[in-house]
Amino acid sequence: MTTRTAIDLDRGAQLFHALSDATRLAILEMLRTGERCVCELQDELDAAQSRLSFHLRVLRDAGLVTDRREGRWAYYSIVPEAVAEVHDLAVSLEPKRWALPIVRRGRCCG
Amino acid sequence: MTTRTAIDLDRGAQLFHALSDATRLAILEMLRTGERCVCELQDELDAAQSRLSFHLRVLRDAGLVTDRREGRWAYYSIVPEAVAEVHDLAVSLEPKRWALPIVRRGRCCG
DNA sequence: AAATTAAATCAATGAAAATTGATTTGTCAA
DNA sequence: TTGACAAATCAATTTTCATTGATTTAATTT
Repeated sequence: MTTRTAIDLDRGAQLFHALSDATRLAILEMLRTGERCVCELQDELDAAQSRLSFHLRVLRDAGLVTDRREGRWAYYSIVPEAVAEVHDLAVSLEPKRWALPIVRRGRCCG
Repeated sequence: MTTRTAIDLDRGAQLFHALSDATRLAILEMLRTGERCVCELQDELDAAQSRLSFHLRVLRDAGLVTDRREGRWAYYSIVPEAVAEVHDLAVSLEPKRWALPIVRRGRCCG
């Protein structure tokens, strides 16, 4: 083994990228209290339809939300497991306190 | 007040953006065990110098790392407070369980 | 069936981010 | 001092991402 809690870098990057946009964070914030239909998100966020659709897709591709179709409406909701993943990633970025600080002996380069 | 734990969307987006790249996550992973000099990161990550410098700047601009200059070397280390911020953001994305699921009455749109 | 509506997809454009190689700045060693 | 080195910055390019408006798909109503 290398380290006991190595990050899956690509998955981490994908999740964080999905979260790296204010509109998408606003969507998630709205979904915190339960599922919402796209048109509700549109109204409240005052975002063009295709624009919203685009951001929902990014979130869905990252696994952060799922959609449920009902008639001609689509309801989106948060996937708690994915949020837990983000949480775990945050934890796995915490410095290992026992390892700080590194004592340097001599030159580090060349 | 609007909601008690509204996210700062722009700050959130900035932090998550800084984390949305595999190279930057790899850098942070290396820094978990303590500060590292740029050349060490270069060696281990096998990344071009200016490229690494660019990514370090993104991380620094987001407040996730700081640097300490010593002679001609620069040592970077994680800023634990910023990681805590990420942690808090993750928590603030968790669905509010008491609010699930929303019961829909009638049409949601126009 | 025809008209409406919700939402996804597409194509085109614009804007931001990443990569590369070269140059610059500052520090140290000979 | 001159030469070498670490690291930042710059300029040019490529790549990726976001926005817009138009079109498409599918369900719903009349």
